[in-house]
Amino acid sequence: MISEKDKRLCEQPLGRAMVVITKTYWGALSKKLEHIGIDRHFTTMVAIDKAKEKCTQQYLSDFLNMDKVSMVRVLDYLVDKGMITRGVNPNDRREHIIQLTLKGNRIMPEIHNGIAEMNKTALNGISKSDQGVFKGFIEIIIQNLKNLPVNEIDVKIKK
Amino acid sequence: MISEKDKRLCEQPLGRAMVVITKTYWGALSKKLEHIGIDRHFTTMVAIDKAKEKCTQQYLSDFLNMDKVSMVRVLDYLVDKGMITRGVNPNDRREHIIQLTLKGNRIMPEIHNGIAEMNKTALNGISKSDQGVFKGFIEIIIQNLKNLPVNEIDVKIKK
DNA sequence: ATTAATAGTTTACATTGTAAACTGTTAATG
DNA sequence: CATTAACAGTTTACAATGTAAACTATTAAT
Repeated sequence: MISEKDKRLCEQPLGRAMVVITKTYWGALSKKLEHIGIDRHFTTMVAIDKAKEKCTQQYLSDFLNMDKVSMVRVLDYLVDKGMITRGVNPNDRREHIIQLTLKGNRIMPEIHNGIAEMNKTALNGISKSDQGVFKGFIEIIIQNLKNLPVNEIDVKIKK
Repeated sequence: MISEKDKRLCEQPLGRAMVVITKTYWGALSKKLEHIGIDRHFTTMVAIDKAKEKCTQQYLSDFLNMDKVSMVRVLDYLVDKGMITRGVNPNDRREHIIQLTLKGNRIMPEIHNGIAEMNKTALNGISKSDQGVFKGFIEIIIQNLKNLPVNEIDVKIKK
């Protein structure tokens, strides 16, 4: 069932397996959702949909760990596809408030379903309680990596 | 310990957590190994170093799931940095055999150590036996995602 | 009133993935 | 043996993405 190549993969850097999962996951989700009118930036759509606070570009950048330049491009794409609007906040005219359009709202169930199905597919064969264990591991790993002194080194080296 | 943002992250698509881990992992490894003369393509170096079979570009592309154009660029980079040589195979002059140079060989221990340390850091706080469990989950997920009919869809849609 | 900080945009550049056309070499076919 | 197909690798072109710097417009701080 598991190929020799996949076995070797598991002997490689942890990050390699993550790359493989990441690319396959998003590639498959993109295919699955192609018909709804966008083929990427689903998490941005979810973030906008689920945003409790005032949804500015800054908020989205922070929430999604994305630099603001990329954020501008992502939102340009979503505006172009007719999924969101960018409105100036009258209370602070520097800010742009991002909101889903009707069209954007209409596809959200499909996005949520697509993601839920992808997660289900990916975790197929792992019991519910083991899935909880797995998510716990993921949380720990993210914390461990966040605590690395990457930024300090960044400042010191500065290319 | 775990921020609100990180908690929300875990409620998002599985792929999102993977993206975060992937980017952080490779960013940190790149920093850690910056002094050895290259700042990426460590897995390619490992693949060349560990290759049991005749190490052609085709072999590496297959092994690392990388298209051959990108492979050319990666190897251009590594040749430029003096880490590998590209030699024509006299038995089949179409093939190029990739080998580590002395310099390339000399940095391999640092790469292996760096990867081992990164893995250790990432998995810090997870017991050895749980690490085995975690790797098992990863294997299952990779298998589950590989079995998705992405390619069939690919053929049907073909943009 | 002036200066600093903030939100967002634009430009420029490097990296990476993908598709198509290409060269050179080997294998398969009649 | 000659022609054709298959293969390994390269080049070109283009789109997506990340990052840095300079920029506009607006608000906050002094």
